[in-house]
Amino acid sequence: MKQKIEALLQQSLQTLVNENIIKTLPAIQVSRTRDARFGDFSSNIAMTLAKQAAMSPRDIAQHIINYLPADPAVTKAEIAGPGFINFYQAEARSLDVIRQILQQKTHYGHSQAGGGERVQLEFVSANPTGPLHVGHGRGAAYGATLAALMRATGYEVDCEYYVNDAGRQMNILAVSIWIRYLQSFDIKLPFPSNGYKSEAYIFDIAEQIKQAHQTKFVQTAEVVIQKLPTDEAEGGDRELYIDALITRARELLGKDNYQIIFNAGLSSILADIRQDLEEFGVIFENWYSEQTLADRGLITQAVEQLQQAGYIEERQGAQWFLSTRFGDEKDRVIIRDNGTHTYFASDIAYHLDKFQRGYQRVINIWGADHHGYVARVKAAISALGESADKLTILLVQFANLYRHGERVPMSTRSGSFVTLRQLREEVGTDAARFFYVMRKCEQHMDFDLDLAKSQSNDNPVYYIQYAHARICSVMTQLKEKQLQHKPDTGNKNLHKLTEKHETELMTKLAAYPDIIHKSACNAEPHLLAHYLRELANLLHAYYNAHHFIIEDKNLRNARLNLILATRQVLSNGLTLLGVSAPEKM
RNA sequence: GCGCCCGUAGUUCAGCUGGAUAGAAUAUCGGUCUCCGACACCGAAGGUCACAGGUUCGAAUCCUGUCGGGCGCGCCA
Repeated sequence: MKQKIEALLQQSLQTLVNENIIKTLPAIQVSRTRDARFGDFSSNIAMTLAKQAAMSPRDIAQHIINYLPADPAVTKAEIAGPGFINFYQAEARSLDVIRQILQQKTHYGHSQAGGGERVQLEFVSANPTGPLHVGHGRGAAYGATLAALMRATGYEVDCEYYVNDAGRQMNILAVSIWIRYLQSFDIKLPFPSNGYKSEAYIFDIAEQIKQAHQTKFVQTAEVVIQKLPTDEAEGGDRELYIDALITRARELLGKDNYQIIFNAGLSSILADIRQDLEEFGVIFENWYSEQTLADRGLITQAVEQLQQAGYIEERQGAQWFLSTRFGDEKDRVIIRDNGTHTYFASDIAYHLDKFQRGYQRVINIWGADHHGYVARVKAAISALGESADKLTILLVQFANLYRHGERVPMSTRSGSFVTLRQLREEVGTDAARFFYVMRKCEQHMDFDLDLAKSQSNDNPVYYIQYAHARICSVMTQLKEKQLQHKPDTGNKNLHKLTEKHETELMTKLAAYPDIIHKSACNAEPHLLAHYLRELANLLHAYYNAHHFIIEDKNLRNARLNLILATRQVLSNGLTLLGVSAPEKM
């Protein structure tokens, strides 16, 4: 309908150009009105033309309307306010929406706008050193919803989790497990200050290793700690100590045995993360290991490619990537003076590989604390000859949890570390998924745990789900009254739906495809969340004002068609958000 | 100090590629169940869109500055 009006305006404006009233064709904007007093659609075109035509906006608008071709879909076009042209659509158009929804069912609102473009969406990618916490939850919910929205609008999306299984943190994890393992044999060893000290799962993994391998990795305390530097607890440096301990572990255990402990930690934690996400309704097509980048020589390859392009310079024994050439604030080290590559180097290789795997668009969802990293990654992509525009980096702000009006502290140190799993257990997956995407992602968010848990109208999730359940309940009632719903009868009598509540509901239903499109294109799932609340509100208001199960068979079936169409859209929208649409509550 | 994000009703937030009287929810106050689920509906009240300039027919929206909050500025990951 929007396109239709744009086309009509286009024709009218062309005539005006031909008659030299205006010189150039401007971009035409038509939008749905936010108020029924302004008709169904509106354009500000006359106001944007006022200057070049040297006329008042209202005068231009009159000219435009005069030349507007007649169309059965448009019943009226009128000038309003400072010079808006408001369009009123024929009733048949809005009635048609109900038929469309009932026919297209779960596909209503979907489009082919993406044209099958291959998109990679990378998100969460938390270090596999422990369970996901509530901060990761927002990225997970946001990413999964964006993926669903993009799939609904014709993109081919792969979700990917980048597993940081090669860094120093992973070695710290392995050593932490090993020390706990040794301690379980009553070997008196101090736990490293910089290790994963209070994490319960470390004990569990150590115990599993003990069960599987018994004493295979046992060493005496003397051998383990001899000649190590002093740890922080004795006034030393925690970083130096843990690095020395890692080296010691490798020497004593040998490469293979060290790897067994390392892998036990990695696979156990990764399996936990994976299950956690699945229960949260977040599924990844790919789990991409950072370690394989090095194993396949891709990091060396990426560095060489930068070298050949002339963007590498040696300074003080290290290799620097000249990212300032591409707008970064400063150049970045990619190979240290000790010959090892930095995290940034593997990230360059990783992003290069994304493009080489054929993705036409690459989207990364990062925590907002990584924003300083955006420029250098884009710089690297440009330097490697790819277009940095193909990479979109979306930053998600932190969520603060509130319980009883008080902010829940969330540091690992304070011991009140809140995991995603704990959150799900407390408020449920539906509420968590909805609350996370209810806000714009660049907006700091206050997550009210009490509200998310409450089963009342305060809680938008229940409010929307209740609307869905209520419609289901009407259908149950219908059966109990020995009545049958006749969709065809309903469709033939849609013109009887003339109540204000009914036309408002239809207008809202018709807006759904636009909302999906906009949510997907702008990566703003919160638009859909808000839309669903508004739709539920109209349904509840309608329900309270009118009866559906009435004597008049024709009107009854028309009304049932309308509420079933509403149920369909509620269900479609909730599904995209990863929230269930229950039949009973 | 520099950079990025944010500042809208008591509170939590929409609205931001400039458009009509700045909207919801919640809290507060007042109504609505002999009637398909009151997990709902209807109404009232609540605003210097942080502040100050600028751009123009028009600014919550764009630009500049100030103030306030968050985050980032490693040969860490």
